[in-house]
Amino acid sequence: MSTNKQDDIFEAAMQLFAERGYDGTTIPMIAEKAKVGAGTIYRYFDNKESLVNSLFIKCVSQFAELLKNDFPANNGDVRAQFSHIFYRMVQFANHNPSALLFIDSHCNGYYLNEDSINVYNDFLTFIIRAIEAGQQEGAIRLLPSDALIAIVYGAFIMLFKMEQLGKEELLKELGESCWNAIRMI
Amino acid sequence: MSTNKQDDIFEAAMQLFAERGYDGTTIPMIAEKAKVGAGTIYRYFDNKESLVNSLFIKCVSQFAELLKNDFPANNGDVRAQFSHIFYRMVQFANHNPSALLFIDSHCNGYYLNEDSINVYNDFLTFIIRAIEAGQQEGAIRLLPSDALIAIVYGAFIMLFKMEQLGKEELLKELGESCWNAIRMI
Amino acid sequence: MSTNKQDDIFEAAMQLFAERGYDGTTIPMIAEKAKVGAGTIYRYFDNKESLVNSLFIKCVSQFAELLKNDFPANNGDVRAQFSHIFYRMVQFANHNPSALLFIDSHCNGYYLNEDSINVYNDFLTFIIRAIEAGQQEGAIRLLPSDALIAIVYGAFIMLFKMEQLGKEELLKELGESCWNAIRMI
Amino acid sequence: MSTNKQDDIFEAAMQLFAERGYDGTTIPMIAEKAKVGAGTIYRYFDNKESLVNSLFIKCVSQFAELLKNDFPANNGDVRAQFSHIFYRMVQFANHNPSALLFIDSHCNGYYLNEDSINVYNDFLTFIIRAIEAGQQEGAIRLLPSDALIAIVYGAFIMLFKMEQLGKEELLKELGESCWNAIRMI
DNA sequence: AATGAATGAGTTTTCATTCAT
DNA sequence: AATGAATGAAAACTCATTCAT
Repeated sequence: MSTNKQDDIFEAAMQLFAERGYDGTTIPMIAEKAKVGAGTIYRYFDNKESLVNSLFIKCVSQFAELLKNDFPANNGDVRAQFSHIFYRMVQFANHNPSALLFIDSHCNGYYLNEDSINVYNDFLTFIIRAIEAGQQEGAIRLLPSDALIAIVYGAFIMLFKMEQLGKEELLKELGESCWNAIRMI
Repeated sequence: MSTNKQDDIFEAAMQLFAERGYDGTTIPMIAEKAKVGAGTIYRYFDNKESLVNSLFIKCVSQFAELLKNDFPANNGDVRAQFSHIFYRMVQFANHNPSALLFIDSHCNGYYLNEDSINVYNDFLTFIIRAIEAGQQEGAIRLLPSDALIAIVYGAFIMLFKMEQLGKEELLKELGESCWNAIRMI
Repeated sequence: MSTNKQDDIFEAAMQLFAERGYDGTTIPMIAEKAKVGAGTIYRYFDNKESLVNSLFIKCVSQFAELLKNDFPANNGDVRAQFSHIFYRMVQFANHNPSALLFIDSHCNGYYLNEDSINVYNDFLTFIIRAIEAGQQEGAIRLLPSDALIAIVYGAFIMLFKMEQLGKEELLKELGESCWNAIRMI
Repeated sequence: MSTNKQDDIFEAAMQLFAERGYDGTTIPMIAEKAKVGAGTIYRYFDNKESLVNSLFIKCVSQFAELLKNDFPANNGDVRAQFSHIFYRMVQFANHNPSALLFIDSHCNGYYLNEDSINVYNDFLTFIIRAIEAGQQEGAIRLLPSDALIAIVYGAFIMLFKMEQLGKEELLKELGESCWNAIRMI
């Protein structure tokens, strides 16, 4: 519990949205978990939809920033770039499990506004650019970038949901597998 | 629209649940889409929770049956078993896209009852058995079966959500990738 | 209490709005007075604002219709036209006291929509036309029609609010007074 | 904006109550308009009801004082007394338009307490006394004083609401009309 | 069997009021 | 004294469920 009520609300909402979904979470549930009055939530957010969008943008931005920071230059070491992305994803999953689940289960929600969608697409664009650069290097298979993302992220998120990500040796194997799945043969 | 109201309700509910989630879907929405009166739904199901559970069991059962039918015997051809499962999954995805999305987005719902959970676990158990048999044959890597499922199913479902599953050549590639990811090296 | 719930809601809302104003009247108050569930009100009206606007249009339309029906032709008898309007106003006040109070206290509400304002202005326009015709006949003083309306209606509505309208002899006097106030001298 | 916060609050509340009514005006609205914190209002008034009552008494008292000051003695010149009241009403309307609107739209409010009602009735009593004196002089028609007030005040306030009071010539005409309406014929 | 109008419990949201600063 | 963040009771509104037809 921080000294900042907005953060408390964000944290409570994130956990509840991740567990029960947007529509399955009520404002009183969030208020109780955040230990604030229900009315307080409306001092920080116009309404429930505004809350979920602010939270979505915040989470996606944090995720994106983590992946972008220290991203290896395009100097030919595509494998290093892949590792960077993969292990930062793991890091994010371990440090912000609710945030990852929240993003994953809400990224297609009918309640997302244009801003949220733009931030999410910007994030995807960053990954796609990296993939395309790798493909031009001849290091990554010439499949649609969507598909390559799906394969790596799909396996990763599913494993995370099954709570198998904590296991160190499995992680390394998964990294290997995923790289093998997308690398040029 | 069938001549069977219960099927109309199932179909409408499945599509709406898949698109908007359980809590984001209202009974009047389902009634309108199914072209029945809202009250009619209560002639076929005790309540909304009963409907989602019946539907879940129905969808999972259909999925399971499709995978189990003609499943290659444990005669050593683990690769054939993998292909069977993989292409039946693809078949199910193509013929019942909403059903697959519905299962995927509702399989951890707080509203699922014991029966639903059992049916789902039975289905998983069938896959796990197949994997373990494959591992005993020495054909599949000795990772936790959860993890192996996650890798294959995760990539598969993500690709499906990105609407990339229709592409024939991609499909074959994915099948290859997945097999490579789990097969004994 | 009618057999028509919408009418019951209209009637209850009209009385409460007339007594306590739009913002001082709650939906549960209306529901209780109309002997319907609170939710029922939302089957007939989108929201509270929609209710007050529908009611306003209904009341103004009834008032206008009463004044317009059998309105004496423009054949020179302006005094007869005045009497018609005046006594129809009295008739409306006696038969629909709440409706008159409601119109009077809500005709400048910030919640009125374009339709309501148009219906109200159409009604005023009818009166203004009659006044202008009377002025062209040389029977009515050449003051702004707004002012002439204000004098007659102002006195009338105030007397009504003071519950003095019932007294037969007073009524006649008021009619005289008002006619004298606006007639050409 | 004065240097006196209580006056700022009074002024802001008066304008808002006049425009939107008691229930349509929120404390934060008043605070913002008065440029004080919402909590500050509660240093000067116990609660919203106390504020509206204090304001009502203040406004009615000012109005009453203006009418009472220099009121011509009962020496037979009833016409002069009428003119005094009429033009002081006009003066009040021009100098304190919001105050007049506020009094007019709140004088029957369910939230008024005994004090407010007493002050208002005292004010009415002063007028009624003047009328009755005029009637005893034989200068004013023998109608109920309520009715006479209604005729004059009703026309006056309605004209004011229609923003026609500013016109000098109209004003004189209205004064004439009103006097004619109530004077003994 | 089928309907959809009606309901009220439960939701989102507002706002008078309090209180720590 | 003054503030405005925080609150929760009460408002507006929704929707699962019932029931008369």
